[in-house]
Amino acid sequence: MNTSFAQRLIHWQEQHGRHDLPWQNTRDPYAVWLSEVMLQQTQVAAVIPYYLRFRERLPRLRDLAAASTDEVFTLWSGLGYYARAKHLQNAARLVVSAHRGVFPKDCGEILKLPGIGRSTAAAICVFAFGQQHAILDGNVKRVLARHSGIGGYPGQAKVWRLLWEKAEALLPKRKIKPYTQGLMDLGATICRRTSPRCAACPVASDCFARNAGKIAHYPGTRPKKRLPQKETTMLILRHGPNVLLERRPQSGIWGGLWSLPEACADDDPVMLCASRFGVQARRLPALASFDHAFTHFRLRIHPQPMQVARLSDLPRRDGALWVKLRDAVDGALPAPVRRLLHQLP
DNA sequence: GAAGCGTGGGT
DNA sequence: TACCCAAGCTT
Repeated sequence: MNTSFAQRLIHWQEQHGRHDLPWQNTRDPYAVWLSEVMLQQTQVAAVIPYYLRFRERLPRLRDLAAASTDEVFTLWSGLGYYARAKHLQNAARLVVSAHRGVFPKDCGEILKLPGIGRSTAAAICVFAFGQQHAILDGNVKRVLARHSGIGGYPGQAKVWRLLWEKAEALLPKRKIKPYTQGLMDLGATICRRTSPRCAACPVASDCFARNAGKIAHYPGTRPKKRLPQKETTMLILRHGPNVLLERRPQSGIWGGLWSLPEACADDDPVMLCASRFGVQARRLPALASFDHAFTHFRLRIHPQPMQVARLSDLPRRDGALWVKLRDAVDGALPAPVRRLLHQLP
């Protein structure tokens, strides 16, 4: 007779799980919260350097609340899903104003904070406070879908509800931290999306998908969609060591970040520089176009360098700024814009 | 319920 | 190459 799912998982985690990630071995809710938000839709390896830099620069919740939006965006630049950074800081300011700077312990209160949903709230409650709550991230969905034989795409409400029910039902009464960490570790290192290592899995003996020989059928895959193709020209206005950056609108892609001015295919770059920024510019040889893929569309970027003749009329447009190229690449830029600026002489 | 929101790694 | 999707949440 097998011991329980939870017991086997806990034992495996203690022997083979991850114990030295930068946000482990702490009960500081700020550290746990920051890591959980960074890890939303983002893999561990990508998060680690961002997390370390963020903690170094803004070590406490009050530092985050007091920081400028630009500094937070700069620390987040390259990590993606930038609304996370905005919500994170808004939540920090809320904790300061409404909770005297003390991160709430009640899961219902945590859930009210911006950028924190059901699974993130539960993870904070587990790792910071040792409370009994179920999480359901991509790893857990995959593990439970296979082990319990829950078919269908987890994005479907019915499948999602079944997975949550299973996650709640399997919770152990003790050792909630290694159990929760074990679910994620198992999903990340053993019960992988492709080529799972079932021989090393502590719960393989009663895994429905494995015993049915249908591992690849679980979890169900996302319905396919055609990605829209978009196009933009990015103007690289240069004057001496300076380049012109524009702040993007708060909503939409790259919301709140600094980026290059954009033009449509039928805009004349020279005219646009004059009308939008009040500068005389001439076209330099175009750089090679390249593609940037988002989750929901594909963007073809045409970089167009422009030589600005005089700075006599600096752009006084709101949200436009001359920055030294050397400094610009350290700012709050979208990843492809940073790469592009890095390549400039 | 569905769409919007980044980036990089794996295959 | 092209496609999948990862420690999801908000609107």
